[in-house]
Amino acid sequence: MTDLNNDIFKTIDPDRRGTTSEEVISQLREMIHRGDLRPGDRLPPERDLAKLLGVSRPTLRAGIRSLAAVGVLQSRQGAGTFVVKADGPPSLDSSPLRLMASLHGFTSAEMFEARQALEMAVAGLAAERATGDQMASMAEEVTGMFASLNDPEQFLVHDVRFHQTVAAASGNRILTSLMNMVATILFDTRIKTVKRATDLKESAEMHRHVYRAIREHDPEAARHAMSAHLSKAQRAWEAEAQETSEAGGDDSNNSDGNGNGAGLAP
Amino acid sequence: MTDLNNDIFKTIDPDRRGTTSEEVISQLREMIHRGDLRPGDRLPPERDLAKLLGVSRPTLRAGIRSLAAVGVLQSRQGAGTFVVKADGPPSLDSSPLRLMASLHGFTSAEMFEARQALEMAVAGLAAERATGDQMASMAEEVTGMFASLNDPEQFLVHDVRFHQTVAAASGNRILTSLMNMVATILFDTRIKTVKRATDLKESAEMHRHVYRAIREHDPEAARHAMSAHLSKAQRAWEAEAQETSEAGGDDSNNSDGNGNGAGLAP
DNA sequence: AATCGTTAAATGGTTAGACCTTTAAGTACG
DNA sequence: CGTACTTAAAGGTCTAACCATTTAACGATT
Repeated sequence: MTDLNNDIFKTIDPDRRGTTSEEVISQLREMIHRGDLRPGDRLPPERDLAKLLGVSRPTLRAGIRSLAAVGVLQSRQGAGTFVVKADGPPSLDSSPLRLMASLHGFTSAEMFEARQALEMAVAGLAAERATGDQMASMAEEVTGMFASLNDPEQFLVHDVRFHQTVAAASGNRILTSLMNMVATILFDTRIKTVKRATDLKESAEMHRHVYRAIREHDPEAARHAMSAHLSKAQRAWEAEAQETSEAGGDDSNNSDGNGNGAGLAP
Repeated sequence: MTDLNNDIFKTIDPDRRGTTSEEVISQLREMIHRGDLRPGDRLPPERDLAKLLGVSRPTLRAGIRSLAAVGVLQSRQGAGTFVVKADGPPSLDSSPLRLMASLHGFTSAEMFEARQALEMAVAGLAAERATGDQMASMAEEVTGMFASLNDPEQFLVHDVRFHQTVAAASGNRILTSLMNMVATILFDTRIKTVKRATDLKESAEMHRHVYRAIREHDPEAARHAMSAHLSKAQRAWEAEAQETSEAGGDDSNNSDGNGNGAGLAP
């Protein structure tokens, strides 16, 4: 191969601090921090990159895998390894939080509470900053909810999209990411609840209240409306959960590589 | 070796969905979800576990590495691989968020805003639920701040501990984890700001206001006090940043394996 | 007998090379 | 011009070693 301008890949010195693979991770991280690697970029082939960094291929792969696990890199067999390209809103992998929830026995109440806190914050910010387009999207989703009162699955689609639109309107991608992270974990729960929900109409109404508060640029009202909506949703879920008694069991089995379970995108 | 009761490790069938290593990850995740693996547990040696799962050692290592990257497992050479034991509050690795921040160019303003939202939520909950012990700890840290007005570094230690105590008092470990995640990233920034802060006294006062609101079980006051405190801190940082003009440069080089930069524990 | 130093086994970390599977691009054929 | 086949490239997996570190057992010394 021709020797490219690969000065950006510095050979790893043996005077490293930790293990070799950790050093590889640091190298790649620094390249991302510095901007040498940008979203969508493709990394050199593993065999070449391993030589450039002065490590073996398995060691390089170990580093790549670590970064892939946190959602920064993505490898596709036959194609190459790429820096993750964020089409829509940046998304943090929710599986770490999911694992931690299992590990420490987080209660659903905590999850709901965290989601409520995040959604309230996001709604308040959205009320301050939402653009006309964003408000139009919200109105559209609310309309979609009212149009899907007899189709719970479709209703949930509009529900999710509404919340994501509000999050986007907040203008804070970090809060949006965190909210999605928590919401994704609760999604499995929600889909069960909404399936026999008899009061989709009330839910749609509450969403409309949120929308109206945002449209009126009233942060406090938006926060309260959102809070009321989620409190109601939580109560509905709790009633459902109690009804199903201890049947419960496996709420997981959502084991698709990364933890981005449901289609939360467009 | 004797064949233990290792029925919990099911051999991976070739009728797997994705790649082999992904299947290994799913296996381990399920074992954690099911509770077969608990915090502090040690996994079988790689060579044995690879045989039990019916995969090669590199493949098994790939799976382990993925879970280690998200903070669920921890390998120590010579000792073994363990399920992470949470001493204090469960902690999410902040490096994913840090990388995403670099990747998408998150502004510090967004970071501050996210932190403010989380801290406000946490303060409000703490006002509702803080126990006597927790309030005593808060008071202690506030006292420590007033006692360290001439020692910025020591002041920051009390500052961090105060916020963590409040988070713990919120009773919501998810919000606490998310807050720590964001706060960790901002820590490097904070240490620079506080070092020449001339108004540590004012900062201490504001912390005391937060404490008093929590002591009085006044969530709204606690939220406002916390908000005011963080707004002030952000303004101080912005002034500092503007003063330092474009000097900025590398705010990274925090490359210790995991991204838990500062000592936030004790 | 108790303690400390040495040694050996266990365990994760790394390397090497080969082969397989998938992807994507190039090329020939219709 | 477009489709289908071929082929090179790239990641995924495997085997088989060897290295580095940690732990624990063992024995010599006090």
